[in-house]
Amino acid sequence: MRRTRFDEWPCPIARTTDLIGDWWTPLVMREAFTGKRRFDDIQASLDAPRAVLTARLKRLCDEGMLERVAYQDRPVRYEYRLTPKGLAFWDVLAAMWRWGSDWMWPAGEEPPMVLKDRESGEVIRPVVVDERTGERLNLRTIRMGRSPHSSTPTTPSPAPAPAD
Amino acid sequence: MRRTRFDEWPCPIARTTDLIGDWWTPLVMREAFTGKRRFDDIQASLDAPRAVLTARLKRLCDEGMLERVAYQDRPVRYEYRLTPKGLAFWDVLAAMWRWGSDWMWPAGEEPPMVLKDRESGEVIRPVVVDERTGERLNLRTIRMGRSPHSSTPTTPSPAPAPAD
DNA sequence: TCTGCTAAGTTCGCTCGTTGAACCCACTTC
DNA sequence: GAAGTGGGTTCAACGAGCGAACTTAGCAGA
Repeated sequence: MRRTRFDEWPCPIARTTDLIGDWWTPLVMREAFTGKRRFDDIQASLDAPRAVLTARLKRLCDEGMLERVAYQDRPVRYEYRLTPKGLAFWDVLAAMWRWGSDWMWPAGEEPPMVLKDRESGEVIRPVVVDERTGERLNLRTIRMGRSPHSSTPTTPSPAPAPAD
Repeated sequence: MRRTRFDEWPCPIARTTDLIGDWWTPLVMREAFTGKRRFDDIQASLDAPRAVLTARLKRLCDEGMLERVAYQDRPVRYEYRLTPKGLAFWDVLAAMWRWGSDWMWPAGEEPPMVLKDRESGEVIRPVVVDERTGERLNLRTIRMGRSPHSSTPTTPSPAPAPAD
């Protein structure tokens, strides 16, 4: 009776949920983006249980979001580096940042942290737009549908039985 | 020894993680966006355990993302409707959709689902941009920093002891 | 009246995942 | 030779997720 897995479901949200539904995982990625690369640094700054952090880093490596690289021998020590897939994940964190900033503080309070441009000092507010038009997504007309290229018979939810 | 809570941490990513780190929650929101409002519809289309779904819907209502509304009396039956906060959450799902589409299928395969405009039929590809410039976020210069307006002494991680 | 159906849950016993604390090991430095 | 460092592993306790069965209030048909 383990936790239901979503990582083979035909929906991109489901597969992403499977990843970030692991407790601590988005925060581990956040630390990676702030430049932390070493086990003890990440562990100390999050105060996460060491065993959990080990499991999360392993999963993120298996997924190809981080890479475990030896930065010295004798004794061998490893650090974790963002791969292109990991770097691309910043967009998801940015959307979470924006929504969290807008909605997760009680009225009258503001989040004590912002995103800034290091050079100009400007506050950066991420938004999600349609790549083609540059406009915000229109919830009234957007729809989730079958890809024109895919012929896989599919519903958004339970995975079709995995190939045997 | 319950799961470490992030919902009082001073970081927007942490608070959002606390919410969507609950297994099934983003998928419940996805169903809400496809127009599903009733317990049994959501349950059937996700095939989620009923007890878990009850807990998730309760949390989402407590957070103000869904609203539980009676749609008939005798017998009284409830449905769940997206609130403005819930509607705004679409941006997070869209970012997950895009990243999942780009990175969670093996090379050569493509996700069987896409986002489309209902009217034009165009495929929609969400991107995260800087609201001010309309350009994609530049990872090399972006920084997480203290808000200019906030004087709360703060690190991104462990919450300051909650006010007593 | 009796049976069955519907919608929206609740209950229960079973596992699995998370937690905190302690321990481990290969080196290096004092 | 004692202590420190970095990157883990081990363990018991407990909470969360699982599937299946049960509940409750009303309606509909025989």
